[in-house]
Amino acid sequence: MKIEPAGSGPVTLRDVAERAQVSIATASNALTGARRVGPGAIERVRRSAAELGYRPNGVARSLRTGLHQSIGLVIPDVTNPFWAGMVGVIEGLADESGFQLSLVNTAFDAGREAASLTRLAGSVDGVLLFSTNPRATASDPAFPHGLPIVAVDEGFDLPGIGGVHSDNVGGGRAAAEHLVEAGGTVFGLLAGPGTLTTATQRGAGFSAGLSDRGIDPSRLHRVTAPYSFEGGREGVRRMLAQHPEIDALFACTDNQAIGALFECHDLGRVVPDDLLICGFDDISWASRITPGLTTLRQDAAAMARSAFEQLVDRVANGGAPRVEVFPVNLVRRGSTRRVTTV
Amino acid sequence: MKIEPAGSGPVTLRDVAERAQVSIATASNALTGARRVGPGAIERVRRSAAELGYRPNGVARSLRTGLHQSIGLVIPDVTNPFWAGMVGVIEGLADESGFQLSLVNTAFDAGREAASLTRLAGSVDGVLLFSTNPRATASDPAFPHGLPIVAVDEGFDLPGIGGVHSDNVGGGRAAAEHLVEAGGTVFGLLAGPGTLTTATQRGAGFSAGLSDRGIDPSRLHRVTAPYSFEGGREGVRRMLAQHPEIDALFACTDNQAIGALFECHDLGRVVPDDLLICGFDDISWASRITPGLTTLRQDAAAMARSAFEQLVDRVANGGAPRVEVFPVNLVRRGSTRRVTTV
DNA sequence: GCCCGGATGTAAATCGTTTTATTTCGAGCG
DNA sequence: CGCTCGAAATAAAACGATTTACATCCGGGC
Repeated sequence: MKIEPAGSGPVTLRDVAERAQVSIATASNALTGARRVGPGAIERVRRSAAELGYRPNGVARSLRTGLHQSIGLVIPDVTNPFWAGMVGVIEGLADESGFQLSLVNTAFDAGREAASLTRLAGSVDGVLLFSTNPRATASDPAFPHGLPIVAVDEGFDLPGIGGVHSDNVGGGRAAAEHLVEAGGTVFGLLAGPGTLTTATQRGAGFSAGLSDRGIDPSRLHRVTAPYSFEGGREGVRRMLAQHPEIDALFACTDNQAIGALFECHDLGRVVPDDLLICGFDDISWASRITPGLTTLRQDAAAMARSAFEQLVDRVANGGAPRVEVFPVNLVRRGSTRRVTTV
Repeated sequence: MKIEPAGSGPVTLRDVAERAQVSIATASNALTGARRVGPGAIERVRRSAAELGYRPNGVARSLRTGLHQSIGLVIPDVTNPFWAGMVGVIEGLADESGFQLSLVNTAFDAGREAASLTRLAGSVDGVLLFSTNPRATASDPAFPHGLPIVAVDEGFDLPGIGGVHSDNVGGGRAAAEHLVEAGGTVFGLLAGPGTLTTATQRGAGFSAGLSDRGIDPSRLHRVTAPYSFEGGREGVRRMLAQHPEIDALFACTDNQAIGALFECHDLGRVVPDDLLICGFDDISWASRITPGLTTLRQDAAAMARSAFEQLVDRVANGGAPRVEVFPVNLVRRGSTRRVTTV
């Protein structure tokens, strides 16, 4: 086995073919298996390739085949722990199946989303889209219509776009039921921006759940706040200033819920005795803080896997877009567990 | 202005040239500016390109020029908030300068690092490497030597690899000085894995700082634990079991420090009265928890920017590798601020 | 009148693969 | 022996840009 002559640039298929004494076409077929090749030739080509340390040039292959073995990931903010977790899972899957990952961080700028997608369209086979305003993006004139897109959380219902999302309505309903059972009597809903389906659905589920339990709508107070820790802090402060009688809170996001919980601590309201708090997501900090945060766990790993697999199915097999819904599970922790000393 | 005929596939440079009544070469030169082109031609080409909605095919360009306008990001774990923050910054910079970002998550598997780098070598112009074992990676036979690499935190001292890192020794020393001044008498060092330069340097700086202040080495107890929340919990438990007299703790990472702080809460040791705690990083949770975590702030944004700029300088201008060091700043918060009622 | 040089323009080579069309060869069969 | 048929191999045409080398034109200096 000879070592490759180090000074002669990268090894091309031509070099391999030459050494194996076959044509370039035969070498290509032998390596990719696109067509039958004689057993002698196939063996010689394989050996030559190994000896020369041949690495196929992906760019050239892309140019010819039109495929990139690469998928795009468009995310408003990688810093968000829930999304970051999904990114991790997706990266693992991509690595396994030989796909590269192209990351785009849109910083919540909807204008950048469409532009990003068109840029990506030239270098990826499909895109996983985590959008906060998919409708605006999809109606942007720059929106690339040929590109397979699978949306997560938001925008899964757009034509031609498949997606995955949690059972947000069911989750909101479960939160309502749990808070009622845990002893809540006057309720606060820390909702997210009205443009987000996750926010409206979780909120809708929550109020529906309260109705089901016979709670009068006048006992539900709603405040809107960003999906962030600071949003939660600020939102709960506004809420309690207006309605100090609230004794049970549902936040659409763990980030908000944890912010609210910390704010309550600063305000001197003890959780869960004075106020029950239930979140949504089950990020890792939910179980770390004290009291632990009761929350609705989304199966982020399963969602990520499903989204990835749908995308691969669409780019590789021409599969059709579909929408997949995932159940959420109530995780009971200290923030809604009162030690009833009555 | 005619609209592009929607049914005829992507618009190529040939189409543009044809419509502008010039050769393909002229069209290329007019658009890229690689050579002077007559004012009439340049105008016609520009208009035709705009009218047809021409988007240059990046893959073809890559094949010809050997450049990719893309850089790789190799990270052990995107979930880590400190790294995630840097990823966000880098993404913004890449977007500004027209680079794409290829993300690889190695999941702390050093064996995957070298393989990832070789795979990336074919599709990116350079790599930003966040490694936990750069020496192993660099000595792997698969390590791609031609590829420009800029290392963050670890491995910046390897030949041919530039990098950025914080002043870890100085930070450790500052932690020591601060803990002494805050009233610490017996010290604990929650160190990271010995394979990490950040861990050894922060630890070395810390013990040097104690010596400088005349603290006898017998008053410093060291425990090794992973750089994680759970590592911090478990590490401080071991440490306090063996040396309950410790009243000041320096953790090499905010994640560890916060884990330690929470564990202390569970153990009934109140921070800061019974135990002072100082971390390193200043992740966002450090200022959210109560008491706030005193810590050494790394300027993650500046480091990210510098690393990115160095990489671009190397791929675009053939710049030489260099090492850049960033100062860290002590941020005083509740975890080391005793209300001295003496 | 002749030649030179700068400015534009263009045909064709090139990047490294895949894929299509064509060639070659030998076995099988009437 | 001639003919067909299939398998294996190959030459050459893509893919879509950049870049090289060459052609053309025109004004100006001698």
